[in-house]
Amino acid sequence: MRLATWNVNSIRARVERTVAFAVREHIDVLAMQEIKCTPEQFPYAEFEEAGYFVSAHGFNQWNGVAIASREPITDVEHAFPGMPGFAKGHNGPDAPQEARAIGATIGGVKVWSLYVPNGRSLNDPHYFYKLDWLSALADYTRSTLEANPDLPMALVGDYNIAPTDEDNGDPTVVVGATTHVSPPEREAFAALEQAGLKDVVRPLVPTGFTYWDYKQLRFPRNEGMRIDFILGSHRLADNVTGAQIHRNERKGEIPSDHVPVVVDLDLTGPDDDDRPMVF
DNA sequence: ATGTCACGTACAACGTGA
Repeated sequence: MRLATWNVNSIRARVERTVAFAVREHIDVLAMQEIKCTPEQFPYAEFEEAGYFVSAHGFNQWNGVAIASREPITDVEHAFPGMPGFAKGHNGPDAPQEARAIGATIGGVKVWSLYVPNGRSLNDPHYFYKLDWLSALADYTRSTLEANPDLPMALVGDYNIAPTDEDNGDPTVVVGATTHVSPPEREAFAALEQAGLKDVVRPLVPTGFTYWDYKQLRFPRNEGMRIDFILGSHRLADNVTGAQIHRNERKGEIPSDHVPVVVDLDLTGPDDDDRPMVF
């Protein structure tokens, strides 16, 4: 299975380019973030003509997540258990949820497409929402993998965190001054690893950014950030055979500000026992 | 110079979010 994640920054603005990439790179499962539309507005036809099923989740022009897959998508969820919501100046389990997570089972793999809240600034309610959201995601991960330690599970998407100093090349993003690099955010990311997940791209692609701001010639200057990740349970991580960050997708006509991150999984190995694997 | 985008509202230019 070839699995990809991509913050597309509006699927309606970029459907042609998105599908072309998926076809050209033989992507089996594409997790998208920031589709910026409702399911009713999603351009399904272009995906279906290319042989993909799609499950989309969105409430309005903000956020929105989706999964496209060559194999059927089952057991779709529109939030992970305990996912907090957000409204102006108000976050927590009683606030309305946003469209930032879609989960499904595909070919025996539990896949989550995640769009972690941005945080906006270090004293903004959105920042505390971001930390709460990540804490709840770690709780979900821990309890899921305690109940089923051998579950092949991928939590992929735009985490809006640069885990190391080398993951930030944007001179306006500074520890102590902005989001994405603050110690609490980095601790929240590390907690996901402590809950049983591994960054399955980093060992194969140790350097490189996944996002460059549109402003101030960030891409030509290569002043980007590494904030899009594919995190996997041990069962997933043990079966990765390749990984790529498709930097060239930041070039050309109307690019997203993010590029696709891809992993190849061989889930038909000797320790696969009796689990049905489609790919 | 938040020197760029995308979307909604409303039909021009601004507000919102990133």
